Amino acid sequence: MKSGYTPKDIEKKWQDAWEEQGIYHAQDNAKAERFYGLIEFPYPSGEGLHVGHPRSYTALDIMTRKKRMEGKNVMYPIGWDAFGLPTENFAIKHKIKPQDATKQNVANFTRQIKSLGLGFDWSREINTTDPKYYKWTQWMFLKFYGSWYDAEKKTARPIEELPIPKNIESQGDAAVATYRDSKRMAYKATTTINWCPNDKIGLANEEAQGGICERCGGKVEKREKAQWMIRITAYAERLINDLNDVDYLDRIKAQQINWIGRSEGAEILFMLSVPGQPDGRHGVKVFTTRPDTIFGVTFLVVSPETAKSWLDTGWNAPDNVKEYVQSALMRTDMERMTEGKTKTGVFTEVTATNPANQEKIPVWVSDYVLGNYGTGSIMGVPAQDERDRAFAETFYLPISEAANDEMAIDALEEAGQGKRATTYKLRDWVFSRQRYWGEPIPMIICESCGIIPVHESELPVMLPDVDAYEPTDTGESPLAAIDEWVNVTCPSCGGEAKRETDTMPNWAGSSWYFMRYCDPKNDDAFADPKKLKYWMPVDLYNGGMEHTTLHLLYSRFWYKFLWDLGLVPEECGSEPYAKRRSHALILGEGGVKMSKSKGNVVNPDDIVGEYGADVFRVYEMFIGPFDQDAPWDTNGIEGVRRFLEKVWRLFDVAPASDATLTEEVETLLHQTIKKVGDDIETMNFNTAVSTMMILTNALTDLGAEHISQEVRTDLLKILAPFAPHMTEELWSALGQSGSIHKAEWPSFDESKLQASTFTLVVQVNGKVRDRFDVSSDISEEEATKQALASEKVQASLDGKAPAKIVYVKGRLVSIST
RNA sequence: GCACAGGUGGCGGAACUGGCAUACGCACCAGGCUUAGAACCUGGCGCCCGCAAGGGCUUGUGGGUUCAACUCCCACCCUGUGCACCA
Repeated sequence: MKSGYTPKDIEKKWQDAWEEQGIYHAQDNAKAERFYGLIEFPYPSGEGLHVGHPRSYTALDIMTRKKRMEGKNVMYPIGWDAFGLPTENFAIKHKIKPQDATKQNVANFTRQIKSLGLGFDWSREINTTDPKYYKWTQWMFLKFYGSWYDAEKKTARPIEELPIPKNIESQGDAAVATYRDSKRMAYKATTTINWCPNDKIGLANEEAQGGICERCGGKVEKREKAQWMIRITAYAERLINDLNDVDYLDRIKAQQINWIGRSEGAEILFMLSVPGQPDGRHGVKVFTTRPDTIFGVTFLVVSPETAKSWLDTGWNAPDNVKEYVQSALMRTDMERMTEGKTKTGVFTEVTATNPANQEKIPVWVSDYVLGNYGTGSIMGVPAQDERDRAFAETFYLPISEAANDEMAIDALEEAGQGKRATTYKLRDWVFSRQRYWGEPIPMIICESCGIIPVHESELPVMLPDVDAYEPTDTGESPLAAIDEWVNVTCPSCGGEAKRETDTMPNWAGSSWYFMRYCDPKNDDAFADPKKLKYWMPVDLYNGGMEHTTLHLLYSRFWYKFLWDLGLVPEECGSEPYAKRRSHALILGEGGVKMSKSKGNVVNPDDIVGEYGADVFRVYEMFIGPFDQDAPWDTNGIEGVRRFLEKVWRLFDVAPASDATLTEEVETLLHQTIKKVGDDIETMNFNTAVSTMMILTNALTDLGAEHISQEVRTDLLKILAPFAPHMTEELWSALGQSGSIHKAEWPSFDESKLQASTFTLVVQVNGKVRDRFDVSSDISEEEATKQALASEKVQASLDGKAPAKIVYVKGRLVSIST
């Protein structure tokens, strides 16, 4: 028979037993309805597991355990998102290879995660740095390269199907190739990139917000570099519209929509007069969301980028304009930010004609107009727009209060000087990293043939196993220095050629991992379509709010692309995740963020060592609402430990042969089964735990010997997803066969949710004056009669006659005078 | 500035569809057990007045609707998060 509650003695035992029996293995060919629960696979850092990780893992563990007990075929997989900068830096610092650092860190994370008793299907474990995995990441890159986006049909298509305009075709093969390259979903472009001099790496716009490197917090510089880009902007509209078809938290949807930033407006063409050139030869298009304000336009402003392109095509601008453009383009975002919103700019000596009223207006260049948004030029309407007003006031430009004209856009469209247009803030995805520890981009650059993709049969392009992989100051990838890897023969002409030395960002591997789980060992395809058809889309995906605008957007895009090409079965639908929820942070004691420097980091190993995994799990669920930040509280863990020990003690005494429940406790039991079940579905884990505490307190008061076997098993079953080890132990001590985690989830009896009596509350003029127990089927008349008969009620009525009496069934009588 | 979330005891928080505000847990106080401590058990615990019985007040602020408001409506204040010169 069992003794005191000592987690150490039971947890490891059951973890081994579950693994041996494979009770958490998902079946690919099951007849049963599937449930695919997904957590964001962790980045195995050198820091080890944070107490924040298990908050999400335990939550979905509870949900998937319940689904399993309800007879669903559950997949709850785990893997490693292991490419990336922190590991590379960790390896450099410790003078080891990133491969070895990853191996170490994965082993440590595995040990930590396994100690929590989570029901992951380890047989599906994946790792993005495994060549068998990244082979397919590279393969998908080749698909991007080999595709274009058909904006009319709103789908990606093979590049071979791209229609070539007649005038291009007539210019010969080279022109056709250039045209194709300009339409590919993956393309190379020289752009100004965000360069972090500290990490020696190019960053995506998303990673360099506010001119600050997301990784190290240092200032970001600008550099010109040829980069691989992925045309995510082609999917901007679908990425917004398809949010209607999925169940995401509203704030997640809002953030994605905000990030993509759709603006409806118009592009309007202004003709220019350039000094020294005949009129009518040049024009500039502006983007505006307010074409109706065109009569209030008093100037135009072009971005430094637009001005630069004019200069490049022979514009003989005044020297001060050239100087302004040059210095504006050199400035980093950081410098622009610190200058605040003070407007700078110069007059270009170019004038424009307002197409609506033929007025001549000056054209200025200023860096408050962004080169990469809209058309890169704007019309200044100082009476309507705050920024234009500030600019006008700074440079003493006129402000016109002309009336708006709703019909202006129609007139402009008719005159061919404007058209309705939609713009997005979303930019194409900078896909190159000048780093070692990432998937090599499978391309070969030949001086005579240009860019040639590595043939699919040659994949994976393996990362060379070398000792020196430190980043360079030149901005080139460390791979460039490895001659025996870089130098290859051109697959097209057989001449000398070099490999592309950029690697992919670590968002690449994480953009499709949820599909690999469906078929993790397949060497012939990234996943068998039949298995994808069974498992996709993911039923529930939980992760952090910090991934709402990056990972979530990238992976939705990536999936849609594969779906467009028919590589994901059509039946799976165009969205990868049916439902998305987010957990919040666990803060340090006192409500500040946990950090090494503050010394308030809680290590899960310590908690599991001291209290056991079950206490740790239940505590993390009880800590507060799942979607709200909560501070760690050591005293709170003690409370949970007491709760589990209380449950344990209920099983110290065997039920008496005549164990019967009072009606009160029986009602409570059924209410608890219902509420715990509902709360798990709605992710209100904190109230699920408190409900079970209430039941446990009531059963304790009743006395263990009065608790029947049925009640005991029901309590254990609803607690099992939360505290899997101790419930399994008690289950086997009760003499039950099989695992409790394969047992059937208990049902409640609708008729037993309501007790035969309830406490009737009597209010007089809105204040509670009396309460007493009455039968549940009491009539309105009887309830009212008894209420009025109450001495306390009579006392508060003080002789006044009731003017109105309201009866609420099962609750109260409200009397007003 | 825009978007989103939130504001309830000493603390974390609960409250169905408008129906007993403060469940559950923590901390604290008193008592029991103990040589002692830990653990455990019992009781108390929103605020104010009162020895008590009892009374009054209370969900960020101010108003409104209602027999009845943490919940609905209007105006405002504060905190947090994300985006931000996006035309």
